[in-house]
Amino acid sequence: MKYWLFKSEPSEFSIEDLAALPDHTTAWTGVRNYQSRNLLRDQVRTDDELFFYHSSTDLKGLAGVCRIVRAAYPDPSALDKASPYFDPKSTPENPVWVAVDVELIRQFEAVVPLALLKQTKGLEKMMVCQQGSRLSIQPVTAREWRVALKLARG
DNA sequence: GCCAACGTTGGC
DNA sequence: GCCAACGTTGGC
Repeated sequence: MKYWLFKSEPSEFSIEDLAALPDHTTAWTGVRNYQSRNLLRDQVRTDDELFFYHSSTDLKGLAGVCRIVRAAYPDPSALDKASPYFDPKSTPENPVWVAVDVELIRQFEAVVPLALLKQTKGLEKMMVCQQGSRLSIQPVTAREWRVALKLARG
């Protein structure tokens, strides 16, 4: 089993939004970066776990934990002309972009701030802690996962 | 809110 | 295939 960090801007879709859904499950769509796409398509598997990360907000950080409940499939938003994520390069025969389904396991009582992650021993090499870390889908090592989870418990 | 860094696109 | 222009994201 692998661990991941998925970024979402809370103004677009927050962990509160996910928690408000009756089944606590959503399709993770709209990834439009090839490096992130490749990870989603080739490495993210059912039952992998991920940190739901709030980006581009005053309270940047880890908001909770989710589980992959469906591995990569063609991203429907890329095929939907009405969607802001529509991409004419993507067709049903040749879907360029993929989505996965994620289920909320736990929302942290408080967001674990990025600044705290950066100060924490053992997380120096965590991708999200690196300067200018822009990937929206990031791998997390098992060790980083354990260390970061401890921070969430306070 | 501005600017720098980075990835992507388009023109040649 | 290169490179300039552009859009997006992150850092301050």
